[in-house]
Amino acid sequence: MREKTERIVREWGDACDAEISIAVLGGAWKPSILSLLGEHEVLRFGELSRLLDEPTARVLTRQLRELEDDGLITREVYRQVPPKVEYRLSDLGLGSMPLIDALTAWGGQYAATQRSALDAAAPPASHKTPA
Amino acid sequence: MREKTERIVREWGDACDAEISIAVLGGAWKPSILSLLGEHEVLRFGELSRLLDEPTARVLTRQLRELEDDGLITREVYRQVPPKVEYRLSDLGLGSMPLIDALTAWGGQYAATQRSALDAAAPPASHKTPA
DNA sequence: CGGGATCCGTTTCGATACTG
DNA sequence: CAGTATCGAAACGGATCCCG
Repeated sequence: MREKTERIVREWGDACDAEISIAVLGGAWKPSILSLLGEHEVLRFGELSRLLDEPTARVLTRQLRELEDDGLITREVYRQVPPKVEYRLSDLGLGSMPLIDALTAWGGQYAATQRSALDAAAPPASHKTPA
Repeated sequence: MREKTERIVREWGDACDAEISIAVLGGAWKPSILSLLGEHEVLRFGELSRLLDEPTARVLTRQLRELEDDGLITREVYRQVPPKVEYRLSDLGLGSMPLIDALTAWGGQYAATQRSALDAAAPPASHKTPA
């Protein structure tokens, strides 16, 4: 597993298990990567890149490596020209789907309530709002 | 709400709602703060500091402000000497409890499996392990 | 007691250019 | 196609000192 994750798993008390989840799932694009692999079963590097908002290869590669090091996804390399690499969820990754879904659901609700608050403060030219 | 959160809520597509949750809940100590407020109902600054592992006041203050700005907790100041400040969960914060619990549960499970893996690699002087 | 101000090291993200 | 190497900018957590 990642050095960072190992440190956390070793040193932290049980009081903050939630922060372990965030340490593992909380990188840029990571929840989206896991969701996409949950939907599509298997995706190649380029497919993932296109389905996300085309992050730089450097960034996407690192997130994928971290997820692999933490045991959530598997990486299969086909030694051929042109190269081909397939990513899938591992069992651990599959087990994270309910949590990912919960994060998605709460985040969506939260965003909805907050957008209402924002719109109330600065109405977006909708019905009944004074011009 | 926090500028960062507002940016995310405004700009991000619905594809990555999970990352909204992580943006809101993912700071240092934040899940622990929310858990503690869930258990204790109301806590003062110093009580929180002691229940956590005594983070620096600077850090704790900022996490609390961010949670307040994002609408998850409330802050009540008693203008007296010595000062007294009480923190509680808001309705939004209460609504995050199931998610916090889910994060805690998954993180705990994950840590357990990973610790097993670590122990298998480097056994900690337990039964049957060669000296 | 509950912070604010200042400073600093690390981590992290992202852009650009290059490669087997 | 699926990366790697190098660089820069910013965010973040933390230590230290000071204050009403």
